[in-house]
Amino acid sequence: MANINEVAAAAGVSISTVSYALSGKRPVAADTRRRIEAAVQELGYSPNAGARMLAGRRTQIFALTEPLRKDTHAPTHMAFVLATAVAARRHDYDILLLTDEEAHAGMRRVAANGLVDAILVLDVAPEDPRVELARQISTPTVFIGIPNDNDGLVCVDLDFEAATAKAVDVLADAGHTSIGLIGQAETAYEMSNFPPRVRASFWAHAAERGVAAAYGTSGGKRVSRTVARAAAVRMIEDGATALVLHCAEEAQASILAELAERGLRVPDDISVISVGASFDTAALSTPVDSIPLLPEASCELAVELAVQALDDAAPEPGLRLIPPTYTPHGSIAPPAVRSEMSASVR
Amino acid sequence: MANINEVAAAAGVSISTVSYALSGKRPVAADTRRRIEAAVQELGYSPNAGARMLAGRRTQIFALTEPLRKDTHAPTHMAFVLATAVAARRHDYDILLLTDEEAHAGMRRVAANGLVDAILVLDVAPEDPRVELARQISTPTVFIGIPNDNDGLVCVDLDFEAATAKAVDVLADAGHTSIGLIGQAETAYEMSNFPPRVRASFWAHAAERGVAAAYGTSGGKRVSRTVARAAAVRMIEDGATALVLHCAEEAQASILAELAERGLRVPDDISVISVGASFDTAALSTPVDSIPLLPEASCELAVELAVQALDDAAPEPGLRLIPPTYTPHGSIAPPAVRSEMSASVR
DNA sequence: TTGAAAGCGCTACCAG
DNA sequence: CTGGTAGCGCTTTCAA
Repeated sequence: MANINEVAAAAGVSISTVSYALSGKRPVAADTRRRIEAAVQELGYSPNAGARMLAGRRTQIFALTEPLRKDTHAPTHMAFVLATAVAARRHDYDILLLTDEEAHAGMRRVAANGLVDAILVLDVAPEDPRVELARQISTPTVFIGIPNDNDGLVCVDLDFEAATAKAVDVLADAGHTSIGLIGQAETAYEMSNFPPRVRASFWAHAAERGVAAAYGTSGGKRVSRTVARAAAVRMIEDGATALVLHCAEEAQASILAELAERGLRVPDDISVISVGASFDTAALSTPVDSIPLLPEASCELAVELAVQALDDAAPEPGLRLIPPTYTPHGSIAPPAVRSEMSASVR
Repeated sequence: MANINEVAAAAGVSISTVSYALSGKRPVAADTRRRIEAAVQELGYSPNAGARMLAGRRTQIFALTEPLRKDTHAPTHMAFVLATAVAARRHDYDILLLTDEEAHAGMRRVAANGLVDAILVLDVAPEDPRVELARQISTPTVFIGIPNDNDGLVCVDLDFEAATAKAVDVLADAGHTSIGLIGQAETAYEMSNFPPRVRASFWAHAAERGVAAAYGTSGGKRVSRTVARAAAVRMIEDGATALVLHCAEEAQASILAELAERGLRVPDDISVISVGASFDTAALSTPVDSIPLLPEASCELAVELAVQALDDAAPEPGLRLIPPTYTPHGSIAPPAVRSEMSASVR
């Protein structure tokens, strides 16, 4: 691999001129630049990464720490990793992957040896050991997700509370007075940071709007189609006229199948809305209104904050909550007047 | 961050002694070493990554290229990434992630700027543009998966042909004379490298053993429980007494559910064996015999080959096929007699 | 058993 | 607009 000296020699200039021509940090005569570019082309020159790290003050690498617990939802997680990598590249950064035990140990390591310029934290748990670590190291760190103790941290996430409140609002505004939330598998409420936020917001906002609220999980340790269906059935039998889905794609699909089997039409007989889904709810057997979790939004913002932290203005610590967006697909209507219900209304 | 000079000063030795004490590449007096280690501790010293890259001839980073197509099966893929990262760390290597378009462009880039010592290729397509690229660059490259044109490449993979043949053998040996293969979704046969190998081997080896063989997909563009079930039903009605499953976990689960609903017991009424599954087939509703795809096996070997390529003996180009293993879980038995079968099927 | 010093290839400052 | 050069922090000869 050619180095900068060979390029300089071939172009008949000094190495500093080559460096400046490539970085653009100093004006270079058009003609000189052309000669340099020609030499670069011919020699297939690419500045050595290690030398740049040492001489410059940037490695152009971000670490991405992700414990990858057994219960991590793979498709969603993959979307986040992909979105992060793409966003990072747009800012000329590569992603170094720290998984498993390395999510913690490696985070300390790369902060100490200066391998990365900043660290992005994925797969955030409510009680996350990386929080304490982030406070100890000097490498800028951005959390994608919100740990319980987030004092002094930079965190990015969808505003799940607002998203959930919005879902409740939409249903309440349509006239529903009894709604149900199908949440995640039970373990998710301990392992992950956002499910509790959705559930709490659901209860709180339903009370605020004066609508009856029921809650059911979509599984125990793992997502279960059966458990999800059963929860939905129970709610409907208890009088719920609308469902808020905050669960895995397969659980949502399964619930829609159950509704169909029971001859319940969406939205005529029952309204459905999805909260925090990172897949396309319009592609379900019945398209479902969605207040989605968009990995791109969180990850792009996280990357931008990391880049900022390296530039001039280090971002203020604190939460960056991304405003929810609402995408209708015609799965919400006023509640049907069921025969049993009209009877009891009198 | 402290540097090697400060450590040397604190320990009262020269920087070269510090370097050697840490790398162990030269004997250091026990006492001297102690003083150095104390200084390292106290200062929290960690050798600068960029400087090591430049001075040494290793970056201690492997690139992992993964296009992450839309149809990539997320859980399986995640298992491969995880296994690769863990294996790499055991050899003191970090993983740089190249996804999406960067899977190709980034591969060229990091090879040119010397950011990585070797490249690991995941998510290999039958016609993969990274094949040509691998031939052009000088950075050692190991494919995890086998592209059609693999001349001169180092490739690692499960021996899918042998695995499939083994499955056919087990069933034939048990006395089955009509068996069916439920394969992947149709698109997988164009996008991915191993599904065609399984199918071809199935047909070829079934013919060799003189057993009737049927084949069905488990979906079109995406895996579909319905399509998978239908394929299984058709095969059984056509007289198959055993099924070979080479499909997603949900498809396998769904097929087992279908069998149960029809009152077909495994293995009394029908035998089932799983080929190339990277999940635990013993955890299905009915435990299923498995000839699994073990990501750890492939990824560890791939990492070892990459490490070797940097050491003394560069590995010979060629395929490294990992011998299949067979894990019985009691889902295979001799075929039921015809009259019983037709009775069961109704 | 240890030290001195020459780079590794680049960036960025200081001159001109 | 361009060149010379001092490091960046480490590894690794070469000497002692």
